[in-house]
Amino acid sequence: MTLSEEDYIKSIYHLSEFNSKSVATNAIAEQMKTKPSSVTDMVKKLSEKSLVNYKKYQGVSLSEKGRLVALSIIRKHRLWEVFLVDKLNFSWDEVHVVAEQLEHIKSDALIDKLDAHLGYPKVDPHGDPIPNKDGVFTKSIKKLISELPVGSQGVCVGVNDSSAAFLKFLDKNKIALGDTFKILEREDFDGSVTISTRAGSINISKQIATNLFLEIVDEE
Amino acid sequence: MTLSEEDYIKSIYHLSEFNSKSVATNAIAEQMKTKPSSVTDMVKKLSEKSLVNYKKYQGVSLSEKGRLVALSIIRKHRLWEVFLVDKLNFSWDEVHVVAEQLEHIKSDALIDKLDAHLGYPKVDPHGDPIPNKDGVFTKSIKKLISELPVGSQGVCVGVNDSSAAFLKFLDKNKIALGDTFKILEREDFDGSVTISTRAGSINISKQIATNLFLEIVDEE
DNA sequence: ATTTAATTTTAGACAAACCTAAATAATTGT
DNA sequence: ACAATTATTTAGGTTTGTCTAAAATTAAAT
Repeated sequence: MTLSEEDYIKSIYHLSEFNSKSVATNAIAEQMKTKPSSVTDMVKKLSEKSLVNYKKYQGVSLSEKGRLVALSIIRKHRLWEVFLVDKLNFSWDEVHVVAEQLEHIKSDALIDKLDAHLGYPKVDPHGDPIPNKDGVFTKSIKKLISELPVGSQGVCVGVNDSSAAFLKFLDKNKIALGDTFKILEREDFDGSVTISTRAGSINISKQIATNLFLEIVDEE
Repeated sequence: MTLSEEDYIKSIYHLSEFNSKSVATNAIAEQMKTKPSSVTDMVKKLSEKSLVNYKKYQGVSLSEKGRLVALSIIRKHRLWEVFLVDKLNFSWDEVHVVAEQLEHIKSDALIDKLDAHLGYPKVDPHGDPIPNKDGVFTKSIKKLISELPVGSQGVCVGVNDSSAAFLKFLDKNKIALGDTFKILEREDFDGSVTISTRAGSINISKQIATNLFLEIVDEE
């Protein structure tokens, strides 16, 4: 598999992750930062290798074979992210670009040993699940605070907005990755939320609540 | 820098490592497993980027700029090898192919942090020195047992012949990477050598002696 | 239901890195 | 010294992944 082929497969996977239907040529082109005509070319190639299902003008979807390829790349990506954060002390918001390169390294032995070295982690630093060798993984149970009911409890695993300003805000309020929060109350009036943290309970605006992900502990 | 360009630079470096003169087109072609005509093409390209000095029919040599590129790739290669052996428990003879891929990952922060994580190693698992960020490194002090005088002492850091048969022989004789040996005696008659090991002293044939590298401890 | 707009595909080109075959330069042997 | 051999380069072609511009198809709108 070519580097480029792998990137397309991954892109198609992510685009069809939630709306499981077929993916549009234009959508792939936008994500891959190429032109639709290039996408058509590549999709034909992937179709010949039966990695995707494709009919002219009808969009694309991954075949089972393609899905497994995607999951193996995602597995590698997320394991490397754990490595970068846990072992090399990268911060969780720096690792993506480097992992995009590392995910293409081809060596089964390497990934097995890396997995063992990291203690067989089940989620990456952003709270996304790591598929096992066979592509099996538990669905993401990562949700925005704004979408969770009062009483929910979980571990903070990521942000939507990774601007320096927002990260500074979190720091000031003693909110860090890995902290456990409980949602105590939601104000109907403005959507602000009171959460309990290590340092006590604080109130966060709706805007903040739509940018903080919790990994829920007691689901599934 | 392209992956392919990096491979050529590395190849030229290694070919001119000892006989510091200019390198022949054919030699590069052989090492890179391509045709001489392809080498000519690439060498022209590298010359335009002033990474090599090149005049038609006169062979190639690395420019200072090219030499630094080569050393940075070699630095990455060797650091990854240390990682694979020390942290992931690969055996020293398995790591080269994987490191050939990892050496092309582009991230200065990654290499800095990896270096720190490994405790700033000075040699790789084969006893080859690891250049620092600026391309500075101490010359290899790795020598074959057959080339060392009686009385020399050093750490076993590698083999020439990595066939299963040879490795099995070493195992049977309790010789392992990292062991310290002293050369006690050399037989003029057949070139066989008596060395002291943890398990006592043993006699090894000339053939064995020309396949075992020691890193000498008290030089430089 | 037709026209308009948006999407997708085809056709033809280009750069990178490779190839083969032929031409040119350098080296070697006598 | 010069013929033969070997090394190197040029010329022209291929594949991969991209592009632009034009044609074909589907979707939207009146």
